[in-house]
Amino acid sequence: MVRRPTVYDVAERAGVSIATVSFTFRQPHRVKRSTKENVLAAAKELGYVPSGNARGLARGRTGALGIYSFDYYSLGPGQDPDSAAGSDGAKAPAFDDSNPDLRSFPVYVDEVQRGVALECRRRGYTLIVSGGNQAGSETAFADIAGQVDGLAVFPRSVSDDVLESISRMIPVVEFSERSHTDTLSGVTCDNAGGMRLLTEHLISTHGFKDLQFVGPSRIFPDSLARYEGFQTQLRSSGFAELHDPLVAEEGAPGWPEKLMENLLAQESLPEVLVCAQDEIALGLMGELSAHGISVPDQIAVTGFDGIAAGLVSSPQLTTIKQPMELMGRTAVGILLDRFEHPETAAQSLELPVQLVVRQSCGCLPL
Amino acid sequence: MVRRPTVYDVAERAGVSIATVSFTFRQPHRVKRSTKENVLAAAKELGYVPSGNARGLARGRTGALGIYSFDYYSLGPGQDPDSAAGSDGAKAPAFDDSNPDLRSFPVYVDEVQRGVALECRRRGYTLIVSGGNQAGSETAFADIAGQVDGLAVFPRSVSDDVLESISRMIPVVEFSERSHTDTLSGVTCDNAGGMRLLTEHLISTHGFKDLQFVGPSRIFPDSLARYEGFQTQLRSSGFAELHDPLVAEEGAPGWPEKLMENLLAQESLPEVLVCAQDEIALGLMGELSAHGISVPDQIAVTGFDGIAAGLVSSPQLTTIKQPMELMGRTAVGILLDRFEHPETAAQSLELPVQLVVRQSCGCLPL
DNA sequence: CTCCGACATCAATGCGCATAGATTCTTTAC
DNA sequence: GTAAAGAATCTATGCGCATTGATGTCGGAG
Repeated sequence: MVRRPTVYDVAERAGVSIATVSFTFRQPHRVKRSTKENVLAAAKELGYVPSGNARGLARGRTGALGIYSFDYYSLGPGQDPDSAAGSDGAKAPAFDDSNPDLRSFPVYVDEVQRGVALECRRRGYTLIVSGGNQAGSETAFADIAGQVDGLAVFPRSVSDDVLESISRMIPVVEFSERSHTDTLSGVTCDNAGGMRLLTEHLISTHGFKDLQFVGPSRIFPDSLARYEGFQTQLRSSGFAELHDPLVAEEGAPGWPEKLMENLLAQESLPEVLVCAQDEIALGLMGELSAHGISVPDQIAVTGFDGIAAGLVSSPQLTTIKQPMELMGRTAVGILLDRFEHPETAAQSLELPVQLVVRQSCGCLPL
Repeated sequence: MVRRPTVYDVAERAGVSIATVSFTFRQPHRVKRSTKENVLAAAKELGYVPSGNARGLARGRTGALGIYSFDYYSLGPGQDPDSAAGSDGAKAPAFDDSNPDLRSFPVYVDEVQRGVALECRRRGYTLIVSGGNQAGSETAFADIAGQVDGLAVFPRSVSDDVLESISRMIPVVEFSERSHTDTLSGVTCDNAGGMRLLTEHLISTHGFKDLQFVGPSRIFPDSLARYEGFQTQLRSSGFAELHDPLVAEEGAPGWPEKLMENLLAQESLPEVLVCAQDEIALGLMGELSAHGISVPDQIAVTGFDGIAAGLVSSPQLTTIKQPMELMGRTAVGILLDRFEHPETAAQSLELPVQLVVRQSCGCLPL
């Protein structure tokens, strides 16, 4: 491991000034061909790679975008973090995945991030990925904010005032939120409309009359909009009274069991459980199955998001699919627009969703 | 969008020197409590976030690791890149995913990257994600190499000499390769052993006598090792002659069709197709199904990697599962070890694999 | 009352690069 | 052959921060 060569080293070796070296890389047309070749050769021999930090500092921009999420896949409390790398597996000869762990599938955050990554690459930006964890959350956020030309964040991963503050300095787009301020951009999908569409399907195609909503305990704006869409459709379909929504303490250990208890504690089962998120629906279906309640024969279940795991579940999950990759790409577009035109106002976009009809509502055969 | 405040702004507002501001953040114990509070207040009011570039430059390290991959999910040739963000979807009322696009599932690269991301976060490093594409591949690599304290790369995403050169400056670990040099580290899995295990299963459990290997056209070291494992097991099971391997031009448009042609052009079908990668196996199963050839009844198929899509296929794919997340975490461990102890030699680790028995070999009922 | 050490703060410098402006070398036009 | 225009290169500077070594301040020991 030798010291990284700098422009000075290259300049010396090529017998030119550092400005010429820099020009060779940044403004090649300004350098005579022979000189250029000279410099490039010297650079190659030395293994020169420009320091991104120095470049960013000098140019006043980093050439990177950031994505920051909450710690949605944090290690469980019981885990020893130090054992994470290295000491894991004795060679197990066989492996049973008849009940696949959903965590091995990408969730909402992953799929959006993928879109961000693709678009960054296409536009020649690098992507910096970070996220909060219990420990150094503030620090981590400051770190990434200080390293990027624009930042995409997932909801509730950063406190509102910090976010508002940062968004005055660099373009920031938040997913799944309406933009709070005129400096903070947003990318959402049509939560209310999607849920109306789904609810309408359940009512008119399946003839359900007894629908119950299941929402998360942490009220995210998107969940709220979905609940509103649900209610709106019920009303416009002429339903008068409706179940109180069930609340899933998603994230808390054992939440599916607890949710199931609450469901069974009701005097009767609804015909269909309309879940605000795929993950809730999948967790619930696991419990229903464990209690011998057949989906969709005895009760139908639907989700919202369209994560890949919904294809693997049994039965496959009927859901509303968000255009997650597109949301990520769109976010990048907004960030770079604003970075290049700082005078423009923040913008919020809402993207369309799709109804995906599968087995868990009773449409497709198992 | 206002100018980002700097230490100078904070210092002025707090009535101290920039050194004190810096100390407040980096060495808080050296600053009197009252001063510290003063500075922190000023920083908060201004929305100060330290510049990562300046910090990195001053300290000689970036606090970031990088991951660089080939462009495994590049846009197809026919796509208009400019249409990617924004102008996509008319709101389709329904959506049929009875034949899910495998690209919506994470592939090998994604799952390894996820491990890298997790471990980076756990260790307080940010992660920079980049990858080559046809256009500015060299540039992209130089960009990321200049921004990180250590770099993980996927095989064949960077030319060997560039890699060798960079690995003399910063720690570099390559996945799925044996380490070429004493400066380049590697993380692989037990490709040969895994394939032997699988082959042995096919022979002794299923009694297959007519096995054919299907490999990729681009000979990666891991594919080679798998083929060797396959051959080794056949020999040690007393098989004399064996099929020539089939070659899948994976990546090229229409490769599954072409592969299928080549398969059918043989005088007889083997009993089982042992594929070097899950993706080949899945593509092949699609073609087999299209030709009305039933898997596993008429022909068995197996894969290698253990990507999530193999759970969704019909039939579900029997395969060897690499510990992808662990490989990513391990890579981070190696990089940071070397970053902290530059005098130590590069190291290569081989991680164990698991046999995952599902439907496509005929073990589980459909 | 003086001196010394501990503590708090500051001034000055360099990290590696991009770039404006100055300088030198080449080419073109007359 | 010469001057002006242009091309090529260089010198000098600043980006924002961390850090070293210097300076200043204060309290206690002598």
